[in-house]
Amino acid sequence: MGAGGERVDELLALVRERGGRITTCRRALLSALVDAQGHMTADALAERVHASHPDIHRSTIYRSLNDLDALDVVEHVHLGHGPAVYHLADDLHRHLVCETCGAVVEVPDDLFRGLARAVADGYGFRLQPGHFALLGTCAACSPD
Amino acid sequence: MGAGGERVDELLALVRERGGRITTCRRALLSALVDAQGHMTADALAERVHASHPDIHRSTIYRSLNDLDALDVVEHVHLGHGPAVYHLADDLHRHLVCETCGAVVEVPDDLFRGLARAVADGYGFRLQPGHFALLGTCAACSPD
DNA sequence: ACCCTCCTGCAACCAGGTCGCAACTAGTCG
DNA sequence: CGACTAGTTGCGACCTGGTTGCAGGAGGGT
Repeated sequence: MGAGGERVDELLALVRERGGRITTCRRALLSALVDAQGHMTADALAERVHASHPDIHRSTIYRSLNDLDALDVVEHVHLGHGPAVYHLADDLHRHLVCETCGAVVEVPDDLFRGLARAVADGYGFRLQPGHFALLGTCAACSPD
Repeated sequence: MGAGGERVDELLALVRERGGRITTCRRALLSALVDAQGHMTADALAERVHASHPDIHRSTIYRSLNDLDALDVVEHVHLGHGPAVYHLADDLHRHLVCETCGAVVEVPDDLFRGLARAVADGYGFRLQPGHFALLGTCAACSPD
C-alpha cells in the first residue's frame, strides 16, 4: 500500500500481459517488494504478507514467487548458504556477500564484462552472474 | 585404495600435523577423494565409504568432511541449488556450471584476476571466488 | 598400559523448499 | 448477468541436505 500503488499496478499489468492472473497473494507480494525497495527473503515476504492477509499459506507464497519469477516480473538470487532473496526483475545489479559479516554489496553488472568475455572466448560459456552472489570479505572485515 | 595410497598417507600426515586424529572415516574419505580425482558430493562420498565401511554413519561423514575442511585438507564448493561438492584443498580451480544441463567447467583461477582487482579497488572487497560456482550456459546448451 | 581428549553412532531435529489433491476463483464467453 | 474452465490456493505431508546433543568408543601422548 502507500505511494507505490501505481508501481504495483504496472507490475500486475505485466503479469496479466504474460498470461498470469492477478491474485491477492501476487498483489501483496509485489506490493511488499515495491515497498521494501530491495531484496527480501521468501520468509520476510511471507511475514509481511501475513500482516495484512493472515490466511495466505506458506506454500502459496513460494508458488507465487516461483510464478512471478517464471513470468520475469521478479528474480531470485542466492546470497550464500541461507535462503534466496527476491527482487524486482528490472532492478539490475550483482551481489558481493561478505562471508564474515554477511554484508551485501551491490555492484554494477559491467564489472563482469571482462570475465564474461574471457569465459565466452575461452570456453564458449555464457556467464549469467546474477543468479548467485560472489563471496569474499568486505572492507570492514578485512584483516588489515 | 590402489596406487593413490601414498597420496592418502600424505594427506593423513597433514591431518596429524594440524592437530587432527587419523580415523577410519577420514582415511576412507580421503581415499575416495584421491580415487575420484575430482569433486564428489557428501552423498556420493558416503556411498563410496559405505561400500567398504558399512557402519560409518551419515552424520559422521558430514562431521569428518567439516573437520577436514577446517584443517584445510579438503574444500567444498557449491555448484548451484543442489548439494555441495568436496575436493582436495590443493586442487586449485574455479567452477562454471551450466544451468541447463548441469555440466561443470573447471577454469583456472587467474581468469578472475581482473574482476578481483576491480572489486578490490572499487569496493575494498576481497573476492574469494572459490566457494560458489558461477552460473551460466555452456557451449553445448547455447541457442546458436 | 593409562588416561584424556577427540571422534563416532545414533536418532531427533532443522531450514528451506516442494508436491498432490481437492476446493476455489479470475477472467472469458454466451 | 450467469456458467464455465483453467489457473490458483489452502492444507498438510513430504523431501533434501545438513546439524546437534548425548553417551559410548577409539586415537595417541606419556
